[in-house]
Amino acid sequence: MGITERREREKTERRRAILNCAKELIFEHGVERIGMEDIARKAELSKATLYLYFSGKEILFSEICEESARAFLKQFKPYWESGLTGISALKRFWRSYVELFGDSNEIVIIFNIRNYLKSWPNNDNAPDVNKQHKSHFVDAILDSMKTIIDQCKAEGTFDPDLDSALATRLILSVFSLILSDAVRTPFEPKNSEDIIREMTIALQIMLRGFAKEGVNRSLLDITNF
Amino acid sequence: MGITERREREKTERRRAILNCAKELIFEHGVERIGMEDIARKAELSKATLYLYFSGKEILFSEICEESARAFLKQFKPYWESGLTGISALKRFWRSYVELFGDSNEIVIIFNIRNYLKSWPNNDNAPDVNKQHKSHFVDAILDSMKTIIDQCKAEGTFDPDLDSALATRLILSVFSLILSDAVRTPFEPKNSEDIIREMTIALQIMLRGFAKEGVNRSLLDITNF
Amino acid sequence: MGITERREREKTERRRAILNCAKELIFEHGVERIGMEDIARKAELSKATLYLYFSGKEILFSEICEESARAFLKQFKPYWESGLTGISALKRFWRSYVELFGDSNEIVIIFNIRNYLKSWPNNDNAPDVNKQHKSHFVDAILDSMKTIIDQCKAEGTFDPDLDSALATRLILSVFSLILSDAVRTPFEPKNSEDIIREMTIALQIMLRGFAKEGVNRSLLDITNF
Amino acid sequence: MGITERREREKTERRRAILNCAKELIFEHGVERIGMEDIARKAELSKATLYLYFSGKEILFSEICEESARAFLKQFKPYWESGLTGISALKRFWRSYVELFGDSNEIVIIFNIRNYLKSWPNNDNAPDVNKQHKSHFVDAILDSMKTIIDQCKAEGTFDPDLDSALATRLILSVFSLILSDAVRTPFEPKNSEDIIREMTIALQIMLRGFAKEGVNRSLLDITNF
DNA sequence: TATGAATGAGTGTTCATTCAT
DNA sequence: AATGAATGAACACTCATTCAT
Repeated sequence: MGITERREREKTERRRAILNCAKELIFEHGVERIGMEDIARKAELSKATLYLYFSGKEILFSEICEESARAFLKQFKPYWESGLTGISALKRFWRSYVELFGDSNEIVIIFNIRNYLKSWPNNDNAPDVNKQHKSHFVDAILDSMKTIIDQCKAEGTFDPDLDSALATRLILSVFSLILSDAVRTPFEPKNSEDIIREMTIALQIMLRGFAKEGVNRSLLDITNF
Repeated sequence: MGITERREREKTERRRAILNCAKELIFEHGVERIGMEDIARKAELSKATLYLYFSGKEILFSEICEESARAFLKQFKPYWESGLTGISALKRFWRSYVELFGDSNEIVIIFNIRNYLKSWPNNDNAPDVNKQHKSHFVDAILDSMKTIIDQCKAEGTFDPDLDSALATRLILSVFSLILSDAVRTPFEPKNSEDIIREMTIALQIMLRGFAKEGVNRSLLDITNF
Repeated sequence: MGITERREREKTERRRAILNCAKELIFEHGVERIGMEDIARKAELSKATLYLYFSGKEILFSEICEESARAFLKQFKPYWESGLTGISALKRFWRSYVELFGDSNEIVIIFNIRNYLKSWPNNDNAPDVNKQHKSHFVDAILDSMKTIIDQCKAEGTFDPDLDSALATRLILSVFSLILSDAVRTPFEPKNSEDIIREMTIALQIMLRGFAKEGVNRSLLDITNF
Repeated sequence: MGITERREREKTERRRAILNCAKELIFEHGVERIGMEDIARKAELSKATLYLYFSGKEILFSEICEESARAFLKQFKPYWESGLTGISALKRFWRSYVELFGDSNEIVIIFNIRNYLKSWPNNDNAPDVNKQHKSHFVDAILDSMKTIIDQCKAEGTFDPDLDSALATRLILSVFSLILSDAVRTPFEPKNSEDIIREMTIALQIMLRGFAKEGVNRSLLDITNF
């Protein structure tokens, strides 16, 4: 009986191992430059074996995003739903983010992939499932963020004229480029600590920009949980 | 004697023609999706001829960035050097930006390319010149921006603790993603007017975030030249 | 001025050379077993070059069929339209066939490919052009055949109850298998003379089977032009 | 002791089950389109298990042909050996054929496979057994047919100049293509009744073609047992 | 006996770049 | 100066077959 379980576990582990190899490669060389061949070699598997675990390159990559997004949501959701104020939720959001990704390069990779996948041609004849699933969880994170921003507006912390959707995208874009820049200079790869520090500063700046005129800055301090 | 000059002029014109074709294609389909073949066809030249004018795809693309950056600097530099305050320079910077790119899709293309080129493999055996030249003028713009931000800090408009380099990159990143997003949705392509509007809002938010505590927001208003 | 012509001619010759290489390979090993790689090697070209002349494997293959079918129609059509009786047309049809393919392995290959292409998955998202063009000329030959059979029925040579469409397919199938069998035994490859002889006998038998009861066999003799 | 027998029986049953699954798939999608994977899935077995029962894809497929051929011979042989005239034997042959395959899709599949297998590379280093066994029983059917045709010739029903081997192949080819055509159009799959009807007509035509000049057509009527 | 997992050897196709003319 | 023609190296993906358990 234990056999099936072990099998199951091993399979999951392999999946994870493959994903990890892919992540490392992505972090080292960038998404655009790695192929199934490379991942296979790194994972010490044959290309064909990869296809036993992931039905295609796109799936493999998006799985990485999903995985992390899932982990993030799992960590963040409970707090969020417990009746926090907008700004507290935002802090909690950031805290979850830091706790989860602060000491790994995960987040670098996620954004890398996300941008990469977006640039792909739309397989119009691909199964619809793909399109729906494409970034279900990643988008959920963005949705959370937008909801929080709306709440901040409602509570008078943020400028009521602020366009929440735009604001969300701004944060995303800032993080995205910080990460991209970090990855793009392979000679002196910034460690995640540095990245997180930059992100924190950036987010802090954005929040000040979002804030309603007159709101005290200490209220917006995301480093003060 | 006039012959050599005419030759020279014709050569320059061809270069421009090619660059323009490339730009149009990039705007229509995105950098990742167009190849030398496409550019050649559009320019009504052979692929081989392209290589007479540009030593490679990378050079061709980066040339587009350079060209625009050059134009921008040319327009902006005079004002900047004439003793403006930091915040005025910033407004002037933005004004130049809008005047130059506000009614064309130039800027979309530039950022598109910039992101694209960054993702390229580093040809370690390529002549060093390439690396240095890679984005000489684009970087000059960023340098200007950074200097202005420094000035704003010095003049007490911006938070003295602000990291100018980071701030510059933030602005760049925000613009970059606004543009990327705009391009990525080819079905309902935003026109440059919309893009500029979003950028203005975003920049405004950033500036508020950059500002020293207590600085009056009206001072930061970039729409009020 | 002659240059463009020469170029044009050379290009056509290359196309032909490639097609011929493909044909030889198909004759020697069968359609299913040869790939673009093989054709390229035989033609002493790179795989990529093949794609300069043919946009894909399917196109390359169907081109072979079309080419022959075109040649056949060109040879046969004039006679056919000049008011022959059905049975004379049939003889003429056969004569054209023999004259054109009697001393080459062309026809073996055509049927080989035809069957092969039929077995391909239908690219439902392929450009519609493909579907229409797929076997325009080959089908024209079959149409001719069917029309002739109809005429023979009308003229009282063939059994009025004969299903012309079925009859056409029967002839096709007989030819097809004679050819397939010929190819499938690579150890003692029958030469085209033998093939044609078998085909003649087979066609003769079919015609007798098609004939209206009582029609004199000498009338049906296709060897007697 | 009974255990070994049961084992044996179960093994045979499994073999049968696998063959049946393969048949269904072949009928639905065509030989070229199905792989070991598909058969395994349908049989609710693992791919590896298939190899316990059949040493390879080729063997599995040819086994299907053999099985049916065996069944046919079993049904037909007794009649044939009981001193029928050639033409009666031919009718009996056809009757057996219809009785056995007339209400199933068996025969479609057999010819499908047969054509498919013929197109395979000759494994020159494969054990010779393979080559010999390849279509032992199917060939036995063809031999029967040839013998009958010879008898018809001897009895004056068929043209004495008729090449029996060729005639046999003709019949085969006609059946083969009727079946192929039937399978190739998966949208409106002809049922076996239609197929048998077409085959009957075709065979009737062939027989007329085979007949000695002057033989009365009613004698050749295969629908009149 | 049965199988999950693995793979080698392919498939067709693309594209930036080069070179003879 | 211009180009048609050619290509190498890469790409994602497939499948019959094997083997440890």
